[in-house]
Amino acid sequence: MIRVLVVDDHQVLIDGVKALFENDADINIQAEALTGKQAVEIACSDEIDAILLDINLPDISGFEVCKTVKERKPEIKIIALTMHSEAGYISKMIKYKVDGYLLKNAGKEKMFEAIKAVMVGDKFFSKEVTDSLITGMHQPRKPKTSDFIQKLTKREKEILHLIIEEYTTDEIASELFIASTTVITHRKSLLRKLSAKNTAGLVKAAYEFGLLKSN
Amino acid sequence: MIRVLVVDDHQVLIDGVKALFENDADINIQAEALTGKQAVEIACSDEIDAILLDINLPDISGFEVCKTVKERKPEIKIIALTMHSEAGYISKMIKYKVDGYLLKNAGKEKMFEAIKAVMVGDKFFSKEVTDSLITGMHQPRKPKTSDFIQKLTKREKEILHLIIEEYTTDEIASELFIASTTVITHRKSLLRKLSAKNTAGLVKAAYEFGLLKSN
DNA sequence: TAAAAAATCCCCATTTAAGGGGATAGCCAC
DNA sequence: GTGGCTATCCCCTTAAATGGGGATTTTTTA
Repeated sequence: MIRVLVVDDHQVLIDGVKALFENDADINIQAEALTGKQAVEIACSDEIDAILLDINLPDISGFEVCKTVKERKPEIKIIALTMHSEAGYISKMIKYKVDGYLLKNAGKEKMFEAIKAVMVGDKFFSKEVTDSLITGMHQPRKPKTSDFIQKLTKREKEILHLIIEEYTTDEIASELFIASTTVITHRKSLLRKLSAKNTAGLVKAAYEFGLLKSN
Repeated sequence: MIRVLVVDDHQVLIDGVKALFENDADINIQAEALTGKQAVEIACSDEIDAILLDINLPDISGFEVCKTVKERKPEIKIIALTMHSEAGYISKMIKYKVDGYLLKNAGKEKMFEAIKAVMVGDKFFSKEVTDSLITGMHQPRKPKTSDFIQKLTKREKEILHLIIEEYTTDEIASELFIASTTVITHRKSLLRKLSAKNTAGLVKAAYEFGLLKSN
């Protein structure tokens, strides 16, 4: 019996998935979570084999959930649930070692296939998603502002702007009349929230997520 | 007499243009607008022959203004005013049937030339803009020092791409099967050529100079 | 072919960034 | 009035990047 955690901010989707596997012999929807933090908590404490994970969550991003869970419990398999419009994020998810991708409108068979595949260590990427990735690469990214940017606090945006202007941590501290340790803390938050690994990732995220237009 | 509408969110630029053509025999700055909506309104109601149009407007973008005006009054000629960093948008503007393209620091003669050209149905794209488009980069952001244009080598572009993808120096070295010291050398060249102070500046330059499209 | 440019490698040293913690005070909402 | 978030500050340690040199080989090009 494969014990699955379903994570999505819409209860209706969770209920739908639960209904699909209600009397399934192999797959049991053991737990559910509406937020990223809840998801991490459940994944780390409960006995979970796999996660069906939405990318857009109200608190922390699916990227971060994926990263955290894989760090603490690498044996847990993670399948991302995405919509077409998010297909551009796929490459990012791969970096965080997600095991599979599904479109949200995938049927039971598709989900079953995906879960079985990742449980034996395979990767599963639905054709629809990879198609979106390939075609999405040719057309310019839509300048719609991502949720990730909007989740940044005022101070964090301020600091991100200064980072882009090539200010070092110490220079930012002087500019804002705060301690450099505080700036370091904010930088850590930015890296976490934007799922970036370093300064280059922060600047990249700022451009691609449209920070420079909205603010 | 050619009746011109000047659109820019900075009053100072509008005033500058007005001053340039104050007593001109052929060109009359008939109207001005600080926002996109205002611009569309004036263009459609007043007697206007040509528009000098900024791309970055507070409400709707210059692209939208261009599109709307051309739909309603195709006989009005539109010349886009842009800064270097926006030169990559030229192809987009062409799609919206803009008639000309000028840098914001263009002088009176250049503007005069452009207006005259578009009024007889010609297109006018200032050399500086098309140069930026063709070579993909160029133009130091701080034109104070030498205006010697140094373009990046293939290897440098390659490494810059990997930096943007959040690779560290060591990871780049592994990826390209070269020593990390070599990557460091290339990074130094990139910092020098792009007048950047750090990694953030490299990523910023890549986005603003359009390096991501050429390669 | 000779000069220039590109690509490769290394040394030194210093500065900056990142990752792991933890802590306190204020503010707002439930 | 507790819980969550923001913003502030600190510790320690390691990783990564920068700045200054110098050097060789290959490739391009004038």
